[in-house]
Amino acid sequence: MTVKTLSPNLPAQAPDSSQLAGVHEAVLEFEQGIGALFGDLAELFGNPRSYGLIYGVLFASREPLPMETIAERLGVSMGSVSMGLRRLEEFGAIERERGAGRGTALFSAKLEMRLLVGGFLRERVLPRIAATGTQVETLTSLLPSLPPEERKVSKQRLERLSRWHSRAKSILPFIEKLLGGG
Amino acid sequence: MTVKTLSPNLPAQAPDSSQLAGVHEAVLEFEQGIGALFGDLAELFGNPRSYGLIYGVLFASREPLPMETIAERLGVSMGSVSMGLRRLEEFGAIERERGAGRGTALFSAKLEMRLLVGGFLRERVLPRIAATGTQVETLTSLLPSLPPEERKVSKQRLERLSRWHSRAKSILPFIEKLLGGG
DNA sequence: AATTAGCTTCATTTTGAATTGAAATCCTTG
DNA sequence: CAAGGATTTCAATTCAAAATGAAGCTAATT
Repeated sequence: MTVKTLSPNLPAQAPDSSQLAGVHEAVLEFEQGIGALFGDLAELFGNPRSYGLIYGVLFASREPLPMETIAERLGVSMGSVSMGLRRLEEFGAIERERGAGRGTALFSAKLEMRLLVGGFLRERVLPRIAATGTQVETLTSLLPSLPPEERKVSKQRLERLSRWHSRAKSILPFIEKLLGGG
Repeated sequence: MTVKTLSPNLPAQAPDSSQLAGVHEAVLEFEQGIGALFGDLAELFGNPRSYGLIYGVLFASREPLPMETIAERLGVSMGSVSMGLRRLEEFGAIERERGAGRGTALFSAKLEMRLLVGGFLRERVLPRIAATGTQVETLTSLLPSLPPEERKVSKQRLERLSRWHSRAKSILPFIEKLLGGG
């Protein structure tokens, strides 16, 4: 008994698994399994679970889906899905088709993991690594104001940090390549 | 005016930066900077920020520190620090000395990034990757119950996932080695 | 150019993860 | 081996991040 409200956003309870928009039940179960898998992965690396869920639904789907369907299947609001889709698009992990002669846009997952991993590295990790560089510099400028007995050790620690930072930066593209394959 | 309460846990407001336990101010600033850096990194990869902060304080410190000092410096409860230290110990990122003839244990950071990265991979990533394997299997067993027109595409998607999974698994030690260096 | 459906935005609300803190437990040493 | 301090535990609380949803905007369609 999917209650179709008149409000602009569906409040959407639990994704009523039995007969949602007339889709075979096992299909929904499969979809949800894939969703959970990507949801867990997203969470593991500090991304909102919902991004993973959305990508999962698209990854499982045989054809491109409109926003509304995604919201229905996951039982989340359109606002949420809109935000998630935008982020995933920025990551380069999904594609948006604004088909001419159709009001609604359709979304599909780019299936290559390389894109998903790459997007994460580019959008989240790289900026953070850059920030780390700045932080190390700031801390270095603090060294002279430290009491003499601290200075030597602190300098050593910063050097270690700095070395690791350079290394991490230079190795990222490599990691991307490694994890892209499969 | 550090108010020393009698309660078993210090409520500890903001870490009163000026004169905490008679330590030079710049030292605290340095320590906090390192703490922030590791805190941000922890957060980035889905770990509680406080773990990073704790590791940071130890990484910055010239000498091993007792739990109470860490709690004071960060302005967090002993309970928090206790939990954080335990997790970091499990990660293999810090060391606990139960010196004989001393009531309180002392903690120090293991400075090699390899250990921190390795701990994260071993304790958080590996279990998750294993779980992914199980999930893929479960989903595979679902294939026969899918309607015929879905079956082929779903199978392809699962195969892709499965290939990526194997690859990720076999590549982890390699990544650990790469990021360990610096 | 007006209408309307589709989508985005963002102030508010919700939710779940992190933190607290006091009780329970474990260690030390007198 | 008792007492007291150090540490851990975990139910209750706090708080930040995520989700909601209604208002506002944009882009189709007529």
